[in-house]
Amino acid sequence: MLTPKQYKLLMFISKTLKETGCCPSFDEMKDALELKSKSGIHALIDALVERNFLKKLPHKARALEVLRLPKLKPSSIIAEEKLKEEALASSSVEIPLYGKIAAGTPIEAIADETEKVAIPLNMLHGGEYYALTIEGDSMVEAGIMNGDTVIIKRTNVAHNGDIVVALVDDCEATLKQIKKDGPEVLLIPKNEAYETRRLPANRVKIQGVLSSLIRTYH
Amino acid sequence: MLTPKQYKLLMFISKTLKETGCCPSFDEMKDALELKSKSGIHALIDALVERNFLKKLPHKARALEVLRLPKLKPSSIIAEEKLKEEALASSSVEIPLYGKIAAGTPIEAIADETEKVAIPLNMLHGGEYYALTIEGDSMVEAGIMNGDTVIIKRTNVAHNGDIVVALVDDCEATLKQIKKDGPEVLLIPKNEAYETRRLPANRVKIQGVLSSLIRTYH
DNA sequence: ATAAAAAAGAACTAAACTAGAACAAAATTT
DNA sequence: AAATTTTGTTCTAGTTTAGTTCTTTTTTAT
Repeated sequence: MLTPKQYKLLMFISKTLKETGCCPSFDEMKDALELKSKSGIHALIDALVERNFLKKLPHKARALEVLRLPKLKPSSIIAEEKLKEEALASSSVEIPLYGKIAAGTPIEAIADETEKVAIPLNMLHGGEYYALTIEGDSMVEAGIMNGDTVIIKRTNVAHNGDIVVALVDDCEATLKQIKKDGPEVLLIPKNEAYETRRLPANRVKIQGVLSSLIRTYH
Repeated sequence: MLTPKQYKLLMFISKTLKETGCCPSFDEMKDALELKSKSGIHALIDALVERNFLKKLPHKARALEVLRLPKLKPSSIIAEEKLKEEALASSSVEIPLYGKIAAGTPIEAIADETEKVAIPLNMLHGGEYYALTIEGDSMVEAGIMNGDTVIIKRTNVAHNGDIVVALVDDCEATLKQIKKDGPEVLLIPKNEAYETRRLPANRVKIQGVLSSLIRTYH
């Protein structure tokens, strides 16, 4: 009965009317169907009027009325909804993206939590997590590249050899491998061009350990 | 059916009638809609009368009657649908994990599809994807380490410089950077200890391009 | 490769909105 | 009943928003 586009438009108009009480404009419909020109909306509306799904008051703006909704959905819409349901079933969680690390700024200071990253649930194993974007190349030899997103498990204890988010003197946060050496700790970059730092333990606070890494190409 | 202004005015009239029992004057409506002239109210009321939402006694003061209101969905349902939409935006899908690469076996041969990996939906952008586990260190200088999981977008075309899954002589699959050189292709490892292979194009089939990378620590 | 359909873009027309003022009718006060 | 105030109506005019129509481009299917 209806083409997928006609169906989508009709449902959008119906939804808008029920949610806002007022009719969408051609531009709003254009955006909803992700078109770049509103001329196509015209043809769709004419088709829907012709098929008695819509009524429009001639020569009025925002004056559409939904007469009825189709009982049958176009099969492509059904397929799309199936996919969405499946996606919903295998759920992921959102964790805050706190910003860039190795930029010399403490993480808490930039923790505005506006940005989020979706992580599959099975990558997390109890505890609190957050994400950081890597800036710089001080860990390239550990396969951690500029621009990578790292998932950090919040903790203030770390084992020897862990890669951790370390806050030095409460002002500078970096991602480094950590080793304890008596009253001191070593912060070890994984890049020959950088030098290991040796600091008294009381100047270094652990803010979390590296849990996983996500990289996107292109 | 209604424009936003018409809707706003109708709701104001309806609310005032319910709360005070008497109809607002044109000036009160003007103030409610933050207008500086009441002539606009006139046009709005005419439009609402024309659409059968209002009845009015002409030339009588404060003599409007609400005939009907646009039927809205309960806001609780709208809220629920919003939540689902948000969940969907951040949800993940499962893609098949085909096995290890750089093991000298064609990928299709081990494509039993039993294992799956969950990937956030927003890491995928149309097309078919599968996952591989990296074996070996031939790409360490590109930050691709032994044991990493790579997400591959299935395609048989690649651009110069892409990191691709290349099947050589239909029997050996590897992950390498590709460069085209006339009738030949170069398969470039990212590790000084390995050598670039130069092969006639007809011996190399592209099985996909690297789309993202996931690493889990511990 | 070709034809048909869909989408984009631009130009145009019409409707919706805003404002101000002048005025007329109704309601209220005196 | 007359005066006063409140309220509604009607203009004009300009701005913004929305709808229509047409041509060109792109996509899709054959």
